[in-house]
Amino acid sequence: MAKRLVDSLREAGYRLTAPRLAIIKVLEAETGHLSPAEVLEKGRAFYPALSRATVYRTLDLLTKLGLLRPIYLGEGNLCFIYPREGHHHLICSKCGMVVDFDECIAAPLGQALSERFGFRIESHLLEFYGLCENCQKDEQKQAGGD
Amino acid sequence: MAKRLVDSLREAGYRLTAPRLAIIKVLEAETGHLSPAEVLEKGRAFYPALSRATVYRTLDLLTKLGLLRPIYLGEGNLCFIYPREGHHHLICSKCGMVVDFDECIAAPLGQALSERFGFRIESHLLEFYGLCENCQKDEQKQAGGD
DNA sequence: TTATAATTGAGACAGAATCTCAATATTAAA
DNA sequence: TTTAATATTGAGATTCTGTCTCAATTATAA
Repeated sequence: MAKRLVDSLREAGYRLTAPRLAIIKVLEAETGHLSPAEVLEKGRAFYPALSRATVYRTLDLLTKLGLLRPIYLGEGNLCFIYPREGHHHLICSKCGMVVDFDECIAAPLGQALSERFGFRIESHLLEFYGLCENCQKDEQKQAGGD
Repeated sequence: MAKRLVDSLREAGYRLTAPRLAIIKVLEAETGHLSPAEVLEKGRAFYPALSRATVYRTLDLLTKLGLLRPIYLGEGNLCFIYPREGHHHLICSKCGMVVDFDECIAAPLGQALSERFGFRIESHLLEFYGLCENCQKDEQKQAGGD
């Protein structure tokens, strides 16, 4: 299971290099969301000469292989996640707070779509947008006082 | 229905300006996904002096009001969509092709999450990632010939 | 019509992402 | 184990994205 990224890279015919391994270690150690800048910074703990270009190239490559998922969590933050079982989000569209949750009910729909469009579906993402408890309260205060 | 964005802006106490109207026209005319750069370019057809800063400000504002949804479709493209009923995606992680579809089965789950986390859910996003038909074929060719 | 305050555009700025190319390292085959 | 072919890399230049400031403009309510 910790081998998934490495194995998939090799199976797809790509070389296994020290910079790529460093990036993969970072991705597998992190359970949440990582921006390219974070991957670069943490990756340098494993391979100090790691360059920004390589981080972007590797993130793109893993995404194209379906091993990583780009995701935009608002507030100018592009992140990548290494998808495990049902990793999904509840996002406050006002303050940007993110809550993770696990349940997912999308698998049967995925099956149907797969047949209709000829896609081979590898993963999915489910996100709910709304207002968190705090921002709802703020809203009420504003409505009353202002 | 074409009035939704304009009305919501006014109801929330924001002014209705020519630059904002131009941006809203662009959003409502487009059924797909728009990057800020595209909004700027197309918006200038309606209001030539439109500035980049205003595009970002307005996109942020509409997002904070829950009227727009930021979404990242891979390949470095942050986009915004004006959510209609169940506007969801099937994304090819290799070539980036996007297929839209409508069915959605997330509403009951949203209800449950709403109660558990105290969120007021306003919209949601469901995306499936995988390989489109063409990229699956390419993959087979490569496996065979190379 | 006017006063007020929200909103704007321009351009400076910071940071993110991309590109190029010579140098390096992985891999498969000898 | 050595070698040759070539995928991959880092550095830095470059371009693009998104943010910020501030004086000028404009929508709005009175």
